[in-house]
Amino acid sequence: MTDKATRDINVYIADDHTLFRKAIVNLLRTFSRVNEIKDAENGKELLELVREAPPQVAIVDMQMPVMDGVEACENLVKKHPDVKVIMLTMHDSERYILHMIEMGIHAFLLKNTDPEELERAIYTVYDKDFYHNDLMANVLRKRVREQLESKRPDFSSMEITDREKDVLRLICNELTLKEISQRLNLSEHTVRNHRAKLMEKVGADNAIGLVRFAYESGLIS
Amino acid sequence: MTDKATRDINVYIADDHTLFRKAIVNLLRTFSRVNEIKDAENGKELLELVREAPPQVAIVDMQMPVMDGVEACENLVKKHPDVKVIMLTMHDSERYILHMIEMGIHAFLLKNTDPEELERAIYTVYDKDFYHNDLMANVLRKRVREQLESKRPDFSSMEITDREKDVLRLICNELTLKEISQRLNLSEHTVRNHRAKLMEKVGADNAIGLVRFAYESGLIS
DNA sequence: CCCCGCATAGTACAATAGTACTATTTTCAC
DNA sequence: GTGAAAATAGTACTATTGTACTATGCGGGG
Repeated sequence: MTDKATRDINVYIADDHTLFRKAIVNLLRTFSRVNEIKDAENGKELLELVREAPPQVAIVDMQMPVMDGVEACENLVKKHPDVKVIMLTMHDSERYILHMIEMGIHAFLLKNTDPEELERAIYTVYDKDFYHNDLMANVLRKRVREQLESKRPDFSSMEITDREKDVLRLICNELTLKEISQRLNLSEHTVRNHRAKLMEKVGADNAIGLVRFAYESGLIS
Repeated sequence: MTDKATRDINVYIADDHTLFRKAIVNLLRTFSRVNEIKDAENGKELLELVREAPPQVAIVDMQMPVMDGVEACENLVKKHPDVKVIMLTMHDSERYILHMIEMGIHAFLLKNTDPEELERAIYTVYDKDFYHNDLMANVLRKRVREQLESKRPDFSSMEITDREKDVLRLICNELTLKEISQRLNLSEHTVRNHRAKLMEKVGADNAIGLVRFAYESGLIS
């Protein structure tokens, strides 16, 4: 830890917004340990640069045209496992962060983090492989707990009523509200209420979430 | 957030080693926001104290006679969900840490952490529910990736294109057309087309059918 | 007996999904 | 470089879902 001030890290950045990208390039120049810097407009360009000469760290925007960050990272971690990847994003979408972690991303930063954190992240992924912030940790924690929930297909604790199960099964069979109401000799409104209650109970945003719940709890297979 | 220096946190500690326990009690006294402090020799004693008057934070040693930290925590998080639990341990055994996280522990500290980190942990679990350190984050990350390995699906099936798979994945994550189009930097119309094509290919009447296909073909677990 | 959860049914509206096409550009294999 | 498949984007419309409430009858447990 004595002489880390040597410029030992090459950093490439991919972002489709030129202004932002160039600003980052300038920022990177001020980081004491950053050596060579290259920038790309999209994932494809980045991959070409990496193929020519792999850097130590790649900073990738998640939203990009041509080849977005997700796709670019998939290639990167597969073909260049030595390159540490820092993903930038505007939204802190949990699901996507998880996907990235599964893929083997090395850090995840919101675009509004301060320069100090970016610098810290670069050094940390290079020195210790992974940079963890609260953003990542929270997603991971949640996930592990969710996994546990789904481990026990605990239907009873979910307190889904029999009627709700009827409705859920039919929803999973691609029936519409109208069809379900006819099948069960109910008003369409009633079925709608059951479905709404189900969504509330399992924490789903739409019927898709209900189907996933049905699969993961073992109601259907 | 102005006057956090008020003593607003009651902390209980359970550890069977008297010397260590009393040392911690003394240490806690020096923390500016810690108010009342009680200590217990084992998990059973701790639970009695908590039943009488729940604290804001409980610090629990993992290894204890009579009722160890694991058992004590199980009771604690179940019966007193408002009490934030900080687990102390000597070994950084991954298995235990994971188990604790699944149980809903709020922080995990090695016994050789410095006093500053303990203080920080207490305030963080109280203010923000969870205190994440590298110890926890690394275990979580590893776990999530292992999980992924074990369920690598055979996805060569069907003539679903890559782009369609992207869309399908997002559909399964309960995203709407609009959200998907934003995520992939596409027009909403394009996403709509991909979805329609998917439905045609797998013979689904609606998005529900797509989700079922995704599950049954192993695209998602 | 009374309360509560469940099942039932409703109104009204906003948002999203789904259908049915056409059309241009990109990509890739031959 | 031609042709086919894929990806992109569009118009225009209907159907369905999703949200946010209110309300009634029924049956079982305290």
